[in-house]
Amino acid sequence: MNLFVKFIYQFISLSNEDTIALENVLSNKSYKAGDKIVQEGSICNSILFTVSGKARSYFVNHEGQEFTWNFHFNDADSKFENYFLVDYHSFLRQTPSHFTIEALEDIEAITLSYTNIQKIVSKSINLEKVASIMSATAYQNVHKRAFTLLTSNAKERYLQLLKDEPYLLNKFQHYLIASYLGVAPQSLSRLRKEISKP
Amino acid sequence: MNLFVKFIYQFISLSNEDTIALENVLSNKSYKAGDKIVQEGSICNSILFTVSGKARSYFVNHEGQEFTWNFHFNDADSKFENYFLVDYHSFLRQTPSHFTIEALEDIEAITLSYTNIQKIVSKSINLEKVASIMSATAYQNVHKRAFTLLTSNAKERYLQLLKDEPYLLNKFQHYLIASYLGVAPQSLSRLRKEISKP
DNA sequence: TTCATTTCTTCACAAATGTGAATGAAAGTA
DNA sequence: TACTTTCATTCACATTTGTGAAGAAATGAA
Repeated sequence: MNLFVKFIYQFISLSNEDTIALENVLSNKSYKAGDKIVQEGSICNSILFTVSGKARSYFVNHEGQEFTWNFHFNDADSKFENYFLVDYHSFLRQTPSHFTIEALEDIEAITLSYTNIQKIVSKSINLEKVASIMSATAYQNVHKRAFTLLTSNAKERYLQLLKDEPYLLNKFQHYLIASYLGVAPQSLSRLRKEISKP
Repeated sequence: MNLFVKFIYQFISLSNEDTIALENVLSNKSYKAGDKIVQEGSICNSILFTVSGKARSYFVNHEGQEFTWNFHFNDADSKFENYFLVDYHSFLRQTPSHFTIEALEDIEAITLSYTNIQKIVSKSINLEKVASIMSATAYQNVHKRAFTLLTSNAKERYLQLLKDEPYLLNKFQHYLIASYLGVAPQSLSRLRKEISKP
């Protein structure tokens, strides 16, 4: 079973027929480094499963400054949810996306469109149920982020990153990590120095 | 039509029969100042509509420090979503609540339980659909909060509060507003002084 | 009212974080 | 290889924010 199907199985128990139908509507898609995979403000109409390459989602404040929302890649380190290039909320409710997803390297992906997922889900397991469960995941993530930002300072956030997802430091440029933590790149450098030699 | 029914109508178009059925399962509930209406970690099994009184939701970090998540009250100033004493996410998915809701004054409320809402919704408009739409609202709110915390400093956050919900300053103690903005009470005082005389 | 309690403000100082410039390291390109 | 570009680090200094203490103001109780 491929990982995309496994992902879908989290939310829906598909019959054999539906599984075959699902596999038939999956298709490949590739992007070049720098491509915008999802555009903030436009509707995210497919789920993309990363096969190779790295991406990041980010949003832009009123001054044009970019803030990294998340990193996306597929290897031994990555968390399940990070495989996916999608704004769940935009996809599920077909509303404008809250952020942009940009390819940092060339990307190979498998794609499933919103219209196709509608064809897959059966009457007994409707799309609303899937949407509800996926929304919950998205909510948990964004809540955790808001909680961390409200309750901890830059050093604590960096220590939490060291504990929960240290591999990010080897995979992504530090100025992107800094914008993920919500600090200036120089401040991240200072924190790293301070923590490495106590 | 009472405001609670109006609230439900945002999500479901109920038949006359269903509306009557809904009104029949609503009941009154009151709390004393200091009461915990929703407990972090426990499942939120009813929606409470505030008739009178003030409350706040908050969570606690590892050091026992409290951070205000939101304010809840019902008057001309309050936003629709602030009437409700509920962790939507916990309620809809019947999972542990992310925060505590505490009565700041004596509270009069109307309550609708999770089991009763299940009885109301018809087959054509199932609970998953309601859940999905309510989840979206909750997601928007928490996303906005995370965005603001990541992209702006204390002063900008206070200015945004002055713009979007200045009435909070008259209704709630400033040390609570401070914990809502994620700053020390003294820092909020300093910001207020600085901004009032430019 | 008076007294006690809580909250808000102010201050001085400390700690954290941002900023611009300079340097060096690393990576990419010809 | 040499050259260029990008990025990470370091530094000095500015700005922001936190902290503890003190007093002022507001609130509540007797």
